[in-house]
Amino acid sequence: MSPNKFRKLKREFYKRNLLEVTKNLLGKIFVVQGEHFKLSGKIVEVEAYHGEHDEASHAFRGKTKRNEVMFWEGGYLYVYFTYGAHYCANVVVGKKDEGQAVLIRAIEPMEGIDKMKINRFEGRSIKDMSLLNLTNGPGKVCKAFGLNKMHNGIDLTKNHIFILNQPNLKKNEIGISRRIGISKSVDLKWRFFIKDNPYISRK
DNA sequence: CCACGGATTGGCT
DNA sequence: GCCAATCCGTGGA
Repeated sequence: MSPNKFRKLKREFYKRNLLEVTKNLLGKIFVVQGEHFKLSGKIVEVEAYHGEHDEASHAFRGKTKRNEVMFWEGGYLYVYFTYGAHYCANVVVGKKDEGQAVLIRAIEPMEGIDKMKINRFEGRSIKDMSLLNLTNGPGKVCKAFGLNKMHNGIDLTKNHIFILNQPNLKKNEIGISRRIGISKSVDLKWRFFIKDNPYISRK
Protein backbone atom coordinates (compact mmCIF):
# COMPACT_ATOMS: atom_id res chain seq x y z
CA MET A 1 0.00 0.00 0.00
CA SER A 2 1.35 3.40 -0.84
CA PRO A 3 1.03 5.42 2.34
CA ASN A 4 -1.20 8.30 1.31
CA LYS A 5 -2.73 7.53 -2.01
CA PHE A 6 -6.10 6.16 -0.99
CA ARG A 7 -6.24 7.58 2.51
CA LYS A 8 -8.82 10.01 3.73
CA LEU A 9 -7.59 13.60 3.93
CA LYS A 10 -6.98 14.54 7.55
CA ARG A 11 -7.74 17.68 9.53
CA GLU A 12 -4.27 19.09 8.91
CA PHE A 13 -4.80 19.11 5.14
CA TYR A 14 -7.79 21.43 5.49
CA LYS A 15 -6.25 23.78 8.04
CA ARG A 16 -3.60 25.16 5.66
CA ASN A 17 -3.55 28.24 3.42
CA LEU A 18 -6.84 28.77 1.53
CA LEU A 19 -5.53 28.98 -2.04
CA GLU A 20 -3.13 26.07 -1.48
CA VAL A 21 -5.94 23.84 -0.24
CA THR A 22 -8.21 25.01 -3.06
CA LYS A 23 -5.70 24.00 -5.76
CA ASN A 24 -4.73 20.81 -3.92
CA LEU A 25 -8.38 19.68 -3.88
CA LEU A 26 -8.34 19.31 -7.67
CA GLY A 27 -7.96 15.64 -8.60
CA LYS A 28 -8.92 14.38 -5.14
CA ILE A 29 -11.80 11.88 -4.77
CA PHE A 30 -15.00 13.07 -3.11
CA VAL A 31 -16.91 10.20 -1.48
CA VAL A 32 -20.38 9.76 0.00
CA GLN A 33 -20.47 6.38 1.75
CA GLY A 34 -23.98 5.15 2.58
CA GLU A 35 -24.85 1.90 4.31
CA HIS A 36 -25.75 0.20 1.06
CA PHE A 37 -24.19 2.40 -1.57
CA LYS A 38 -21.09 4.40 -2.39
CA LEU A 39 -20.92 7.51 -4.56
CA SER A 40 -17.59 8.95 -5.63
CA GLY A 41 -15.94 11.18 -8.19
CA LYS A 42 -12.89 13.27 -8.96
CA ILE A 43 -13.03 16.96 -8.05
CA VAL A 44 -12.39 18.87 -11.28
CA GLU A 45 -13.51 22.46 -10.52
CA VAL A 46 -13.40 24.57 -7.34
CA GLU A 47 -13.61 28.18 -6.14
CA ALA A 48 -12.06 29.82 -3.06
CA TYR A 49 -14.04 32.12 -0.75
CA HIS A 50 -12.14 34.12 1.84
CA GLY A 51 -13.44 35.43 5.13
CA GLU A 52 -12.05 38.96 4.79
CA HIS A 53 -11.43 41.24 1.81
CA ASP A 54 -13.80 39.09 -0.27
CA GLU A 55 -17.20 40.71 -0.63
CA ALA A 56 -18.56 37.74 -2.56
CA SER A 57 -18.03 35.44 0.41
CA HIS A 58 -20.91 34.54 2.70
CA ALA A 59 -18.49 35.08 5.57
CA PHE A 60 -17.73 38.70 4.62
CA ARG A 61 -20.44 40.23 6.82
CA GLY A 62 -19.58 38.06 9.78
CA LYS A 63 -21.09 35.00 11.38
CA THR A 64 -24.83 34.32 10.98
CA LYS A 65 -27.01 31.30 11.55
CA ARG A 66 -26.75 30.39 7.89
CA ASN A 67 -22.97 30.62 7.46
CA GLU A 68 -21.75 29.63 10.92
CA VAL A 69 -20.16 26.39 9.70
CA MET A 70 -17.82 28.46 7.51
CA PHE A 71 -16.27 29.75 10.74
CA TRP A 72 -15.47 26.30 12.09
CA GLU A 73 -11.98 24.87 11.70
CA GLY A 74 -11.10 23.27 8.36
CA GLY A 75 -12.45 19.86 7.34
CA TYR A 76 -16.21 20.33 7.70
CA LEU A 77 -18.84 20.49 4.97
CA TYR A 78 -20.76 23.78 4.56
CA VAL A 79 -23.96 23.25 2.57
CA TYR A 80 -26.31 26.13 1.80
CA PHE A 81 -29.54 26.61 -0.12
CA THR A 82 -29.85 29.22 -2.87
CA TYR A 83 -32.09 30.51 -5.67
CA GLY A 84 -35.02 28.78 -3.98
CA ALA A 85 -33.98 25.54 -5.59
CA HIS A 86 -30.39 24.45 -5.25
CA TYR A 87 -27.85 23.39 -2.66
CA CYS A 88 -24.14 24.13 -2.92
CA ALA A 89 -21.43 22.24 -1.04
CA ASN A 90 -18.23 23.75 0.32
CA VAL A 91 -15.20 22.44 2.13
CA VAL A 92 -14.35 24.60 5.14
CA VAL A 93 -10.68 25.62 5.20
CA GLY A 94 -8.27 27.17 7.69
CA LYS A 95 -8.43 27.73 11.40
CA LYS A 96 -11.44 28.34 13.60
CA ASP A 97 -13.15 31.73 13.00
CA GLU A 98 -11.32 32.44 9.73
CA GLY A 99 -14.47 31.92 7.65
CA GLN A 100 -12.87 30.37 4.57
CA ALA A 101 -14.30 27.73 2.27
CA VAL A 102 -13.92 26.06 -1.11
CA LEU A 103 -17.00 25.66 -3.30
CA ILE A 104 -17.08 22.32 -5.15
CA ARG A 105 -18.29 23.33 -8.61
CA ALA A 106 -17.85 20.14 -10.63
CA ILE A 107 -16.95 16.47 -10.24
CA GLU A 108 -16.07 13.71 -12.69
CA PRO A 109 -18.36 10.80 -11.70
CA MET A 110 -16.65 7.52 -10.80
CA GLU A 111 -18.61 5.11 -8.57
CA GLY A 112 -22.38 4.88 -8.09
CA ILE A 113 -23.26 6.58 -11.37
CA ASP A 114 -26.63 4.82 -11.64
CA LYS A 115 -27.66 6.09 -8.22
CA MET A 116 -26.40 9.56 -9.02
CA LYS A 117 -28.55 9.60 -12.13
CA ILE A 118 -31.60 8.62 -10.08
CA ASN A 119 -30.85 11.34 -7.50
CA ARG A 120 -30.38 13.97 -10.15
CA PHE A 121 -32.89 13.16 -12.88
CA GLU A 122 -35.73 11.07 -11.41
CA GLY A 123 -39.03 12.88 -11.09
CA ARG A 124 -37.86 15.80 -13.21
CA SER A 125 -38.17 16.32 -16.94
CA ILE A 126 -34.64 17.08 -18.00
CA LYS A 127 -33.77 16.66 -21.66
CA ASP A 128 -30.03 16.13 -21.28
CA MET A 129 -29.55 13.12 -19.01
CA SER A 130 -26.03 12.42 -20.23
CA LEU A 131 -23.07 11.65 -18.01
CA LEU A 132 -21.57 15.03 -18.91
CA ASN A 133 -24.62 16.80 -17.48
CA LEU A 134 -24.64 14.85 -14.21
CA THR A 135 -22.25 16.79 -11.94
CA ASN A 136 -20.97 19.76 -14.00
CA GLY A 137 -22.16 22.51 -11.65
CA PRO A 138 -22.39 23.12 -7.89
CA GLY A 139 -26.15 22.53 -7.67
CA LYS A 140 -25.87 19.45 -9.86
CA VAL A 141 -23.11 17.98 -7.66
CA CYS A 142 -25.33 18.26 -4.58
CA LYS A 143 -28.32 16.77 -6.35
CA ALA A 144 -26.35 13.81 -7.71
CA PHE A 145 -24.60 13.11 -4.41
CA GLY A 146 -27.81 13.62 -2.42
CA LEU A 147 -26.44 16.54 -0.38
CA ASN A 148 -28.82 18.93 1.39
CA LYS A 149 -29.05 20.98 4.58
CA MET A 150 -28.94 17.78 6.65
CA HIS A 151 -25.30 17.51 5.65
CA ASN A 152 -24.38 21.04 6.68
CA GLY A 153 -21.63 20.76 9.30
CA ILE A 154 -20.67 17.12 8.60
CA ASP A 155 -17.10 16.25 9.62
CA LEU A 156 -15.11 15.25 6.52
CA THR A 157 -12.58 13.33 8.62
CA LYS A 158 -15.24 10.78 9.62
CA ASN A 159 -16.67 7.85 7.65
CA HIS A 160 -19.82 9.13 5.95
CA ILE A 161 -18.62 11.91 3.67
CA PHE A 162 -14.90 12.38 3.07
CA ILE A 163 -12.21 13.08 0.47
CA LEU A 164 -9.52 10.61 -0.57
CA ASN A 165 -5.98 11.77 -1.18
CA GLN A 166 -4.45 11.72 -4.66
CA PRO A 167 -1.24 13.30 -6.00
CA ASN A 168 -1.35 17.09 -6.37
CA LEU A 169 -1.68 18.26 -9.96
CA LYS A 170 1.16 19.99 -11.74
CA LYS A 171 0.87 23.74 -12.27
CA ASN A 172 0.41 23.38 -16.02
CA GLU A 173 -2.54 21.01 -15.51
CA ILE A 174 -4.56 23.66 -13.64
CA GLY A 175 -6.70 26.31 -15.33
CA ILE A 176 -7.37 29.62 -13.51
CA SER A 177 -10.18 32.14 -13.98
CA ARG A 178 -12.54 34.57 -12.29
CA ARG A 179 -15.27 33.07 -10.16
CA ILE A 180 -18.68 32.38 -11.67
CA GLY A 181 -22.07 33.83 -10.77
CA ILE A 182 -20.99 36.54 -8.33
CA SER A 183 -21.48 40.32 -8.48
CA LYS A 184 -18.87 41.48 -5.96
CA SER A 185 -15.09 41.02 -5.85
CA VAL A 186 -15.43 39.87 -9.43
CA ASP A 187 -11.79 40.39 -10.38
CA LEU A 188 -10.27 37.79 -8.05
CA LYS A 189 -9.03 34.82 -10.08
CA TRP A 190 -9.98 32.23 -7.51
CA ARG A 191 -11.62 29.61 -9.70
CA PHE A 192 -9.45 26.61 -10.47
CA PHE A 193 -10.20 23.67 -12.75
CA ILE A 194 -8.49 20.74 -14.44
CA LYS A 195 -7.53 21.83 -17.95
CA ASP A 196 -9.24 19.89 -20.74
CA ASN A 197 -11.44 17.94 -18.35
CA PRO A 198 -14.88 17.50 -20.00
CA TYR A 199 -16.78 17.48 -16.69
CA ILE A 200 -16.14 21.11 -15.69
CA SER A 201 -19.12 23.49 -15.68
CA ARG A 202 -17.68 25.79 -18.33
CA LYS A 203 -14.47 26.88 -20.01
C1' DC B 1 -42.29 43.45 9.19
C1' DC B 2 -41.29 43.02 4.48
C1' DA B 3 -38.62 43.54 0.22
C1' DC B 4 -34.59 42.01 -2.00
C1' DG B 5 -31.65 39.07 -4.42
C1' DG B 6 -28.62 35.18 -4.70
C1' DA B 7 -21.48 31.07 -5.01
C1' DT B 8 -27.96 28.11 -10.28
C1' DT B 9 -30.34 25.60 -13.57
C1' DG B 10 -32.93 24.41 -17.68
C1' DG B 11 -35.56 25.57 -21.48
C1' DC B 12 -36.78 28.83 -24.89
C1' DT B 13 -36.65 33.27 -27.98
C1' DG C 1 -27.73 34.23 -25.45
C1' DC C 2 -31.63 35.32 -22.30
C1' DC C 3 -34.80 34.81 -18.57
C1' DA C 4 -38.14 32.79 -15.29
C1' DA C 5 -38.60 29.65 -11.39
C1' DT C 6 -38.61 29.46 -6.47
C1' DC C 7 -37.30 29.92 -1.20
C1' DC C 8 -35.62 31.96 2.63
C1' DG C 9 -31.76 34.35 5.06
C1' DT C 10 -30.51 38.86 5.57
C1' DG C 11 -30.81 43.65 6.37
C1' DG C 12 -33.05 48.00 6.24
C1' DA C 13 -37.16 50.61 7.95
